[in-house]
Amino acid sequence: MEPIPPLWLAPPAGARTASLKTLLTPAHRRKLAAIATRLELRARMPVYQADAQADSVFIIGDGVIKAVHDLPSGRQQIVSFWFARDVFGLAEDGRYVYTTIAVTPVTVYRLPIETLRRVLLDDSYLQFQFLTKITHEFRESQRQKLVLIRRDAVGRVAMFLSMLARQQRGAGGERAGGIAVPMSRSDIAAYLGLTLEAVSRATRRLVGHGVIAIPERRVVRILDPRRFEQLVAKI
Amino acid sequence: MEPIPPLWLAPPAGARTASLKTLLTPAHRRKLAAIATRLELRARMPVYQADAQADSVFIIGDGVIKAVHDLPSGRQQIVSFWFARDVFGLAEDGRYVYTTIAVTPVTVYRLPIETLRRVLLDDSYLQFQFLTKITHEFRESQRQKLVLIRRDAVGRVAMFLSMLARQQRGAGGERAGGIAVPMSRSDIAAYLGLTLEAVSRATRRLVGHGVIAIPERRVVRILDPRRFEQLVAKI
DNA sequence: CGTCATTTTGAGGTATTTCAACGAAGGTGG
DNA sequence: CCACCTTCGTTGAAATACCTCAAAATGACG
Repeated sequence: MEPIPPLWLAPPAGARTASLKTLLTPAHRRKLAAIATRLELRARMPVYQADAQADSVFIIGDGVIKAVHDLPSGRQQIVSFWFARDVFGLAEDGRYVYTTIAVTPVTVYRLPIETLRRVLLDDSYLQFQFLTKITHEFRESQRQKLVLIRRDAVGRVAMFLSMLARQQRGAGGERAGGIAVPMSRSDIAAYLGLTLEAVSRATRRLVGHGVIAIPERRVVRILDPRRFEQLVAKI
Repeated sequence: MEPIPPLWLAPPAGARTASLKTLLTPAHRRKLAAIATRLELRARMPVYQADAQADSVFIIGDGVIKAVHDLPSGRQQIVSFWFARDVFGLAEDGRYVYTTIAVTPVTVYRLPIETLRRVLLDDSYLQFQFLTKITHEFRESQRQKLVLIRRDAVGRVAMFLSMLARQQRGAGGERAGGIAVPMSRSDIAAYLGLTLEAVSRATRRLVGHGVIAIPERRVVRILDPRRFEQLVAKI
């Protein structure tokens, strides 16, 4: 509908590892852009609710989004964080599975599911890019399970930071300042299956041991990559 | 190459929920069969090793397979169990990510990755079925994260059993005898991020409270579905 | 500068891990 | 067919780590 700037899978500015298979041609990008609607959401705004009729798939242009699973007790677990260029909103039996909420201000592109289906069926190469992307996210989900299997809070937090670092490396955002941590402690806790306090203590312990530093709010810098990697791999 | 019986996504005999979108036409099945090689593996045999050159994708005809992540300490975590009709062996940068081992005797179909790619690019509908399948597995992986977020051993084990039940329901194997649990306690432990002892104790507690029974080795029957579901959903 | 949200710190309770030992089941070879 | 052995499963007791409850400190924002 409207002209859309660098859409999904466009080479991120300054990306180190521009894996060819994740690049779309300009023609393909135009094709997706043509069926997409851009949405701007402020932090804390929901994109859709769990169990709602699923009529669209979304691609993140910029920002961070969380998928939330509500428990009967009112507590909520975070199933996943999605970042720029991630696809989310894949439905199950025509309904969304998790409630999805903006963590930071975000730009998302909304693709009507039926239109997308037609476009993908019509363009086998574009569909293959899509398949590749979903496969990536699938693998990432598998990797995240390894984080959750760990029992120790310090290890989980270290792996979480490592995950963020890799995500930002892949997106070309190898920020000199350190790793951006856009989410709150309690979001991290809800994601790692720990309490907020446990996350805080684990973080503090990492700082205390000189493994990381927190130069500013929501930024982490690895001071001792060697020990940090040990913590990530350990056990 | 060789004629292959009911291949991937064929309607499982007696399936209750034969969701249309997961069904392949006979023509499509033949297409996949034509490029597949059948392998028979005994329990404990590896399918491939982590980091090995990835030249094939696999589809399980029958049996159970586990994907294993080896830790420096020699311990190993189980990232995933794969069942009949599941696809596995999706590579990252041309290499397999996890070591994959048969849990039971299995039949797997091996599809050379390049050939598969050609076939999928050539047949947009077949590729869409494939995309749908991977999306399913992706979602299942997300759901498994919810199991791992839980802290209590009893809850994790209950959710694990619930997962097995759903898997078998989907595969049309609503066995009157109960839920088949093809893997050992230590496999379950390595999957749930618990110790073998904790899994044993949790199971025993479920039996002790009359929630489940173990009529025979590797079979679990739900005695009290109400309380069982409470345990699964709880917290 | 006051208020609210976030983060940190403290102390006790509880669950799982660890370490150790025993019992049961299945497979192999004589 | 039985003995032997390996794997699997169960149970016990102490140590550890996280959770819970509580409160203070820090940072963001009007």
